[in-house]
Amino acid sequence: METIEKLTKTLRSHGMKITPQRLMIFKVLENNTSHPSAEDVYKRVKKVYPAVSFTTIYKTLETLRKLGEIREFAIDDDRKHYDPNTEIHHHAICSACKKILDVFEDFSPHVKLPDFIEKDYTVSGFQISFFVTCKECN
Amino acid sequence: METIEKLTKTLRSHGMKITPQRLMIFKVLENNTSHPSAEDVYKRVKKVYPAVSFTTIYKTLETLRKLGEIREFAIDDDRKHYDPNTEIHHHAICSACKKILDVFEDFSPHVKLPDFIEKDYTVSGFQISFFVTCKECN
DNA sequence: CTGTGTGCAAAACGTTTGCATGCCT
DNA sequence: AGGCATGCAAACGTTTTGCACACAG
Repeated sequence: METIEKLTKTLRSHGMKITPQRLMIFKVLENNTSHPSAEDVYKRVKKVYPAVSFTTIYKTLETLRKLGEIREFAIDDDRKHYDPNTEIHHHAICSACKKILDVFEDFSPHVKLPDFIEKDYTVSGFQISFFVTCKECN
Repeated sequence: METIEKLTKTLRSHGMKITPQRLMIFKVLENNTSHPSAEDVYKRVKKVYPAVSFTTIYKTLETLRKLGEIREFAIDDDRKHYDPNTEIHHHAICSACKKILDVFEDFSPHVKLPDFIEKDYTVSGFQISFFVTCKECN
């Protein structure tokens, strides 16, 4: 995700409007490495704007996703999570507490599909999920 | 997943019963590399046993999962998928048609968490998702 | 002023459970 | 006969939509 200023310009250039709710959503997402669900974002925005609705959060997240500003991903089975960091990176998830850690190491030199598969498929990228147990849960 | 015969013995040894519905579920899962959802399994079983209920499929899949005979995983955002192949392997998913291809290459010599992370985490494994477009969708 | 965004309520969807009945062992 | 499995229906939690009103541009 870009800075709030850039994001604002991007939305405006698409004929979209900037509202206080949206600005607050941007603020919650900025530099957020907690991989929040829509509900998580909702709770944080609600602290500042108690009248905000889940629908607004949901629709704005969907807007940001369509613009490519955030990424939606399925890592635990219960709900969808969002990641404002759209750069390629990997995740380590604690099977006990479900916390997700970002892993920025570049594995691309060593990870590629076997040739006989790559022949028939266009590969746009890959993502590694490490299954771990964190210090606190150990 | 083991052969149907072995699976039958395993269930029996746990005091569980073998029913025609279950046998059909086993049959659908055996050598199945399509990564079906519960609904997918339901549809296939229903062709042979039109009276079968989704609940039965659901509960049996859950039983098999607890026994470690199949694996549940989240790769697309919409529903859970099951994989009767519980050996370590990776997946390539077509972003257009959502079909999932198994990738059996062993990347473990090259893929590990950075030392400073590994210090605090116990790693039980990793899984790579390749994002691809398949020949048909290209 | 126009059209997008908001918020409520309800629908849709997949997953899960309670319970009475059925059937495997 | 006993106990696990089945199937119905309903509960559940999350995601998604329709619509009237609000407000940013």
